[in-house]
Amino acid sequence: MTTLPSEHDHRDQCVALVPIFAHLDPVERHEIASRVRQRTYRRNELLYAPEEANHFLMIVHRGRVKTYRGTESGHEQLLRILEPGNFIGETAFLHTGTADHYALALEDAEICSLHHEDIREFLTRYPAVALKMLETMTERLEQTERQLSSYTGEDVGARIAGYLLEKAAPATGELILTMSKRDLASLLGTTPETLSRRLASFTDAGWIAQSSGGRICVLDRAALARA
Amino acid sequence: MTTLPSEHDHRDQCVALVPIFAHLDPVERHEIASRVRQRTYRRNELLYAPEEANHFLMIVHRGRVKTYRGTESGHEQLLRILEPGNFIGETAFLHTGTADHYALALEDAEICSLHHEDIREFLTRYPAVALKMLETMTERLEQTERQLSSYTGEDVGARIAGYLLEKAAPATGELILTMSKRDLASLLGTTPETLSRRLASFTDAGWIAQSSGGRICVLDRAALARA
DNA sequence: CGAACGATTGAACAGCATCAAGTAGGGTGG
DNA sequence: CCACCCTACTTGATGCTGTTCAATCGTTCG
Repeated sequence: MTTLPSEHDHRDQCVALVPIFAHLDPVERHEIASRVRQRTYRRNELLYAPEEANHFLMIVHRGRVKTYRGTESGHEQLLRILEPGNFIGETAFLHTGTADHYALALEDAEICSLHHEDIREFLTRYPAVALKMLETMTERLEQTERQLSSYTGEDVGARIAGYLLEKAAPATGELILTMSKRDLASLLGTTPETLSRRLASFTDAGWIAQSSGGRICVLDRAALARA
Repeated sequence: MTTLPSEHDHRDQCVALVPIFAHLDPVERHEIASRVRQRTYRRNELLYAPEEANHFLMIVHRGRVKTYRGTESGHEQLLRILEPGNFIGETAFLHTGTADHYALALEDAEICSLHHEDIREFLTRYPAVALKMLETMTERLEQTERQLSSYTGEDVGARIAGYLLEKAAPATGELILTMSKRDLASLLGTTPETLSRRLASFTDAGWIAQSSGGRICVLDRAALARA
């Protein structure tokens, strides 16, 4: 009596999607997939909150998830947006095992979870996966450090301009904001009001064009970079 | 013809000092130590600069090292201070292999380096070390994220107060600043002038006492926490 | 002993947050 | 199908925190 093939397929697919498992052969992937627990979260549902014990490495299979930190003053700092293939819950590696931030589904999302102990065992057995994971963590650390220095080194205008330049399609200069302006403001370390004003001034200057649905088109890259 | 015992001892000691290698048995440690290259850096000497290829994992054996990022506007953002036992150069795991920040010796320092390929091989052979390393990277990431949210969520006074409370000895409330006030200001995302002013106001309020040599004594923890 | 650097203090400006009001869009229920 | 509401976004006016520029002082090192 085996599990239904479709279910297998689904979980295998989830694992194959994740960069850190990508290079494994089908048999190894299947082994990991067999330990995966799946669950769907609704839009605006909390995956976990601070102080909560979390013993799972959570992989986003479908949908998007945001992690953020709520400071005691009520201020909310967005940390990052997870797309399919990204994972959270690295605290699972720590002995404390409690998160210090929130994780919330931005849309209906499917999450594949691996228990703390399972993942430790896998990493021990497949060191190549551990190396991949180290690479991923290193990249995230560098990205966070970049974000950190931009907060004190550049003014708000420059951070906004930098974000637009980073996200704009190389050819057309078009981009669509993948999050609310409220969230974007938080990510860039400012307020929705200031973000709105700066975008308006960029538009007035003819550097960008805004249309509905968060569509923005970068018209003058050089000018933005100078900002 | 073997290497001199003293040299072996020295390198073994260096390896034993590092938390991620701490749990290895002497034979394994020795194996790693045999691949370690040692070098001393002088005070104010640069370990590496951005854009520079860096294929080594560098472990601080003696002395202290600071990593910082120079933004294009000339502003300098201090990222962290490394104490003996800490390591940098995780970019070695990335395929790019180029750092995007500076590393500089604050004092004369002894650094043990492991080549990129050697460390990859060790991590493959000793997965437990890879796990330890993942734990370390996770902690650093969380710490950096905390730092990030404190920049936008708390005002300068609160960040300074938080630093003092964190570093003060639990019993006596005493602490000695381990870096220049210029560097501390940078770490806290402010300027030396503002730091100086806030510390002066804390002193006036009777919450702390300052003496020469960067010695500070926290007198009123509760008041500082409220700041 | 002088030079150079770090720390401190002072004064003025400015960027940005805050508060507040108004607008637009999208979903719900009558 | 329309009226309504709730949320997101925009725009406006004001105040404040913290940076910047500048001068002074202390101290450490050559």
